[in-house]
Amino acid sequence: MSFAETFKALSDPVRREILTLLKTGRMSAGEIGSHFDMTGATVSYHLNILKKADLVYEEREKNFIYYNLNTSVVEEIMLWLKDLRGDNNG
Amino acid sequence: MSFAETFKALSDPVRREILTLLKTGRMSAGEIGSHFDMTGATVSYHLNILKKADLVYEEREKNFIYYNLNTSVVEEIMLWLKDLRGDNNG
DNA sequence: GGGGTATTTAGAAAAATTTCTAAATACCCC
DNA sequence: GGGGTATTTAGAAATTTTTCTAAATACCCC
Repeated sequence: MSFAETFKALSDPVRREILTLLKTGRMSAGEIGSHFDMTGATVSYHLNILKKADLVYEEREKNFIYYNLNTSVVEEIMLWLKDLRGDNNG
Repeated sequence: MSFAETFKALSDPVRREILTLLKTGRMSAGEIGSHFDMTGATVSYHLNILKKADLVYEEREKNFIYYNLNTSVVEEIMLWLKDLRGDNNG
């Protein structure tokens, strides 16, 4: 939701890797988990942080929960960074 | 230095505010500190994290240490984000 | 409904971060 | 050199984050 939450969410390497995984399309929680050497509970914890930060959203289907990248919040962060470096050009 | 370090550095609100302060130009450690309700030691801790992340660099003059924003690392972060959202357009 | 798979929640332990106080370093200028 | 200001370093306390295990929830399909 908040801007600060988004930056916090992006600060963890596991969460950034999750976002990278989602670049190519949605993925179930279990599938995401299989890319990491940690329990499903821990992956769920990270997904929840990404969700609260609005960096991902979920779609429930059958017995699965699929996670999707939400790029609109990524845009917001880019705007903040652009402003920081001086938004002339680019 | 590392990419992960930069994101971590950006994840703290105090440090983001420091960067915003530096947008208009360099500022001494003491001047930066006067904008916050915390001890100089704590401000120094945050400045050190920003420095390690290459987000700022320092210039020593007389009895002061001036901090400057380093925008080139900001660019790197923007590239990562651009790639994440799909770098078509923008 | 009941067994089964997928995922989350709760609670606790371990690890990392943020903050403070006190002391140390650095450099100025007389 | 010595007193003075600016800043950092060291070490400890408080807080937050990350992770795990165990249990709970959710939903499927026979």
